[in-house]
Amino acid sequence: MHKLLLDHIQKFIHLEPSEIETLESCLDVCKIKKKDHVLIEGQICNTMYFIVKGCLRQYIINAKGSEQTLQFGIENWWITDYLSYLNHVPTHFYIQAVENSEVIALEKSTLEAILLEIPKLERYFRIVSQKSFGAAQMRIKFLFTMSAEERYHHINSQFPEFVQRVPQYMLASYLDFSAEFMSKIRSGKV
Amino acid sequence: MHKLLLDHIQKFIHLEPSEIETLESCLDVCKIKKKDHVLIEGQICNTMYFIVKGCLRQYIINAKGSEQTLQFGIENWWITDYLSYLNHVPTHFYIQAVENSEVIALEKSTLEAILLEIPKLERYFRIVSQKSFGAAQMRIKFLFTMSAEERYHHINSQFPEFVQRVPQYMLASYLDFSAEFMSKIRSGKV
DNA sequence: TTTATTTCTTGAAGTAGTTCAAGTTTTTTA
DNA sequence: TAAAAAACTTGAACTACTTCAAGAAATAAA
Repeated sequence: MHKLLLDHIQKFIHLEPSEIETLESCLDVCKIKKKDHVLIEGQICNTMYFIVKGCLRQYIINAKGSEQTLQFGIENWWITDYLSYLNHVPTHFYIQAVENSEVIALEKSTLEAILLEIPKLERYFRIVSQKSFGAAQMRIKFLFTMSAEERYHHINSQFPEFVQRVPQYMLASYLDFSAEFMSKIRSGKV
Repeated sequence: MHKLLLDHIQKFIHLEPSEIETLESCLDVCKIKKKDHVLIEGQICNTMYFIVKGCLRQYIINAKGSEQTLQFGIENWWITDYLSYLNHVPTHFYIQAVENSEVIALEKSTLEAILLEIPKLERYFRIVSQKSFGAAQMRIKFLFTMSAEERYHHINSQFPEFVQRVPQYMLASYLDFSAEFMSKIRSGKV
């Protein structure tokens, strides 16, 4: 089932049938069990993951030993550590499945080969990463301008299904406040 | 003086002399005076700016009416609002020169034409935006894991010249604390 | 130079969040 | 279906920061 990725690509560029075939031959869907990691701090990240089904998250372990989620990825998103990937340096991050998930894991060497064969895919990855960067800028804006309570209500009104989908403590850390405080916001005790 | 941009591009891809010529014919350096804006909240962002000389920043005005800097750009960086640029929607941001600066302003229509003529530039922009996204991820990590004091000392040890280069209150908002608190950190009164 | 503007500093009072610890509920595993 | 593990809740004490207000210093403009 690479259809999802092919459709996603074709939202941004047009592919010839032969190119679709080439692509399909390089891609494999693989399953990742809930809580399994595809990247661990200190490793070099050599793979980009396209999420076909499920949910992954990127997180760090802070000085106090607790996890903080920096980013979630769901269906139709790419997730990776671009800095580690591009510069071939050890990553600062963990990437883990939040649910049982299916991803297309694209190795750097495979991707480079595909890009040589189908150069117009550069355009696809260019647009996708520009959008991701734009989203990261908006995320920083929200973190800077809203109070904890506002951040919770904002995500809850924009993405109510998503809020139900992930554990509260992960969402709390993603919104940069404690799980306890989240609990108080939800019960109106703040 | 497009040499800086051409050099930057050629760090990532190889250009033929003819391509360099094509490119040069499309580019113009323009000057932006300190405090002038190249983007104002509500406008649609149609331009990417490559900074040849000087410093620009992206900021917002928060609910209390004060400015918060989300991003700085210096020599060899691109600055724009990618979401507004790609989706043709009004921007949430201001982009302003912090110093008298020189930039290469690349209009969307010009860029699209250049990309058709020199498709391998897609690769350049792909890599640049992936790096930017990686940097944004690291920025979120620092904001999440370090205290205000740690963030100040970190930037001060990593980029001491830069810390001297911009007003303290702008840097404070970039690091997400108040100008007053920055002053106290610096004088050791915290 | 003088004046105006911008930037930086300082202390006092306030607050939006954290931390801890213990208990409860829900989900998963055997 | 029992037991274990994971996730959520609650209140009390604390703290890393903010806000305000006023003045001092530095920079830019006239």
